[in-house]
Amino acid sequence: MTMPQPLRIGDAYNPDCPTRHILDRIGDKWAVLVLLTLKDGPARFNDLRRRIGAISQKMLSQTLKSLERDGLVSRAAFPTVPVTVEYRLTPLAGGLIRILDQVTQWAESHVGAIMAARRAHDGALADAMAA
Amino acid sequence: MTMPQPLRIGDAYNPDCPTRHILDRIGDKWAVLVLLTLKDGPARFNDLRRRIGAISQKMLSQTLKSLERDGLVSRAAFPTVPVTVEYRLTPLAGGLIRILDQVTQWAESHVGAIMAARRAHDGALADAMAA
DNA sequence: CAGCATCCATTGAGATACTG
DNA sequence: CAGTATCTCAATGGATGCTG
Repeated sequence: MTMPQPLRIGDAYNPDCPTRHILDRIGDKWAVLVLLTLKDGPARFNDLRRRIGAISQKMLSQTLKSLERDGLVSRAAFPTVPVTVEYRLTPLAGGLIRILDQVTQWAESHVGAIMAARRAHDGALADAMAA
Repeated sequence: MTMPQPLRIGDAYNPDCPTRHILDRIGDKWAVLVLLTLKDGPARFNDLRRRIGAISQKMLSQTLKSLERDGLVSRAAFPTVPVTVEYRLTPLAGGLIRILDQVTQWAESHVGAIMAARRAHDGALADAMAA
């Protein structure tokens, strides 16, 4: 019955497949955090840094650059002194943001269940150890 | 106007916040791949290994254990010789899977735009270098 | 302000070998 | 078959100091 079925899910398994790359992007903790922060509107570099808080300047810079490269964030520099730079989501990012929102929503409403599962699991493990 | 607003998005920024943990789970490349593979129905250890292909046995084992701990995957062992173990999604995982499906769907329909943005970006960069 | 360059510690993850 | 244990190397990512 169980035919081999080498690949499914587009070719998400194949590291060369572009779809997989999107997964990696979602998998990037900082990228997601930056996108969700920019959802509130355009923001400047140190502004983002402060709002995200835990991110290092190196990571923020790196993350913004890759997001810009992927066309999800746009960068605008104004020739003030000192220079002012503003980042904002592109229209392309819109659909992704909507999905990310669903993720956080799902997370918030199921964290309880997951933590409970975890406690149950760890408890069972402890019991097994004790026996 | 721009009031401080220390934290948003639940407390996703806070590493201690449980919501953040879900983000990390989604951020786990292997976890996502395993969940999506299990969507097709229950599967055994080496079965998963073959289907995912690129995953090492260590990572698969590790991933399955953490997914089980979080109550997203259940494990059933049958006392055959040699032992047979079957993994399957729990009901809790159902909603998450639906969102992951949306992610892959979005990915597949926007990969083109992203690759184009990237080419444009890299091209512009190359031009700047040449100038 | 908005970054880049460098150094360094921690972690991630593959390969390999072994067990019930 | 379904894992565990160990070793090792590469990549993450933080801290620091500097620049236009």
